[in-house]
Amino acid sequence: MWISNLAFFVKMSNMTSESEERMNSPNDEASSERNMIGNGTLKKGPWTSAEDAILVDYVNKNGEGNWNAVQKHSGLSRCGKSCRLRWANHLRPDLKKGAFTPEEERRIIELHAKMGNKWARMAIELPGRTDNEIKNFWNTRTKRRQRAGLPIYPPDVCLQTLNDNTQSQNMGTFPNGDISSSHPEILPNNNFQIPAVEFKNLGLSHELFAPSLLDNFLDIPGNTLLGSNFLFPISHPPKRIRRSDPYPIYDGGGLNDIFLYEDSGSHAFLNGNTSSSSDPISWATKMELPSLQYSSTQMGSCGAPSSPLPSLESIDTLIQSALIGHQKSDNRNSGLLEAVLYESQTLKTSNSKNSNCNSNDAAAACSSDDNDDDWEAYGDPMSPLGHSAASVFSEYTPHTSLDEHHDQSLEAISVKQEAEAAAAADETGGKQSEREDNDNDNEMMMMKYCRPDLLLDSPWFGGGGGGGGSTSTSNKDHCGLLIDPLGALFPDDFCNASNHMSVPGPSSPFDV
DNA sequence: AAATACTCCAACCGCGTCTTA
DNA sequence: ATAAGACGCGGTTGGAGTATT
Repeated sequence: MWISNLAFFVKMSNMTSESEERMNSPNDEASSERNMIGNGTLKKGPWTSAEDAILVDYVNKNGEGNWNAVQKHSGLSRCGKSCRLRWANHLRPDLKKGAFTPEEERRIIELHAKMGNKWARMAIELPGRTDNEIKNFWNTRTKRRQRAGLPIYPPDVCLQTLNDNTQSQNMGTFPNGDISSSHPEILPNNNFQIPAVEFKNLGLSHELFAPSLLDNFLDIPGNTLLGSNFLFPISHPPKRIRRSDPYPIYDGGGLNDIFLYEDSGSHAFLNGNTSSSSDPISWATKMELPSLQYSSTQMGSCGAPSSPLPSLESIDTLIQSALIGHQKSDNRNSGLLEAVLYESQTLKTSNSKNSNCNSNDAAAACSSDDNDDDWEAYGDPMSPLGHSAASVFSEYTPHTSLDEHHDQSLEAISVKQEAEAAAAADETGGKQSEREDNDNDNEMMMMKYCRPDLLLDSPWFGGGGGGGGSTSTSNKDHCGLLIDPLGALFPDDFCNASNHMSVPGPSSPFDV
């Protein structure tokens, strides 16, 4: 028994990372003594090689699962939870060790733009990688880029996500096949309601909504948002992956069909019971509490979460906050209004900071960020609300004619940033004003397309920047303010959406 | 060379969901 | 219907390694 175990463990050990080998250092025994809890029945801290071998042997004989039995039957002084984690993160034979490849890194960024902090779901799309690995990578990367003054998401990710979304919407089908026949309830049934959802994600607090408007918003997700979730290859597989299929690998197809329809826990409307206007309260209370869980390390330069709101979770959040109010003071999933207010105060500061990648710090950081590909050097339009353009537009935006604008703008920014990067190497001081003057128009155009928060801050919306917009405009004025710029973005759809929405006057979210 | 700061990541913890009796 | 146990997820922490002063 032990021979086979050891043989297997040798294989496993060869797969372990250097850091793990460090942790399984010769003084394991001493540290294990220190880590004994209470009467010594359970141990915490780093795993030793012997413990790994025992666990591997146990799993080989008994399979995964039933982790609490491991401690009983194997002699390991570890709780089942710890055993499961050790197996999943280090001992699984299908684990891929070593640094992330550039392809994997890019995939993670794309997935994060779509999913947010759904590490386990992201791990499903990255075979051989664990949620913990991905999470650590993301947190590390985020910190690094924030230190560097770089935005989190590169614009091409925004555009790609947008294009994916647009293509899927144009096709009128879902990636894994047409589901409309079997599940017509999840398709948009009328009107263009998506822009309303966008505005929710722009941090519109329930305090700003009249109930009727909120009801309108609550009308939305069961249909429209679900559709938007289908736009992505793996939208929301079940939160739990059961033992029968411990580590399913996304095959580009069928899983979605299974996952999306069988998940009746986290998102109630997935089970087809979501009539668009039926009892939103009970619907909401059945739903999983939002798990946005932004850590301080993910706060963007504006002090707001840098993570985009994942599609369904964002709706969860809104509903929860709208219906329950600020019950939860936890800053991990609240504070949208605060973010809006804070954003308005810090927007200009952050803009100048973000756009000045050629400042001393940023330039140094850009050059030191070795793992980042060239594409990451692009400025990344990220909403201070934590909604990157990728998330906001990709998840909720109907077809637009934005692509050509993006192409032009992106090109302009690319040229600009290349020039800035070159200039940063030469310049030691702040001699950027002339160049910034020349490039400002292009950059702001891009920023406003990619950052709805800037749209709100722009004169279009009566925001700051000397736009002089009224904050007490009538409904008609609101429509005017909105439809003009957004009409440019959503030439056909937005007017319909705006007409559909019953925007209250003084309490309109656009008065923010 | 030593001290300090910073980075990375394995492991832990709390909580939510699901299953089962 | 419900309580208990099992499991999974995401955030956080602690410590070792590395870089900087």
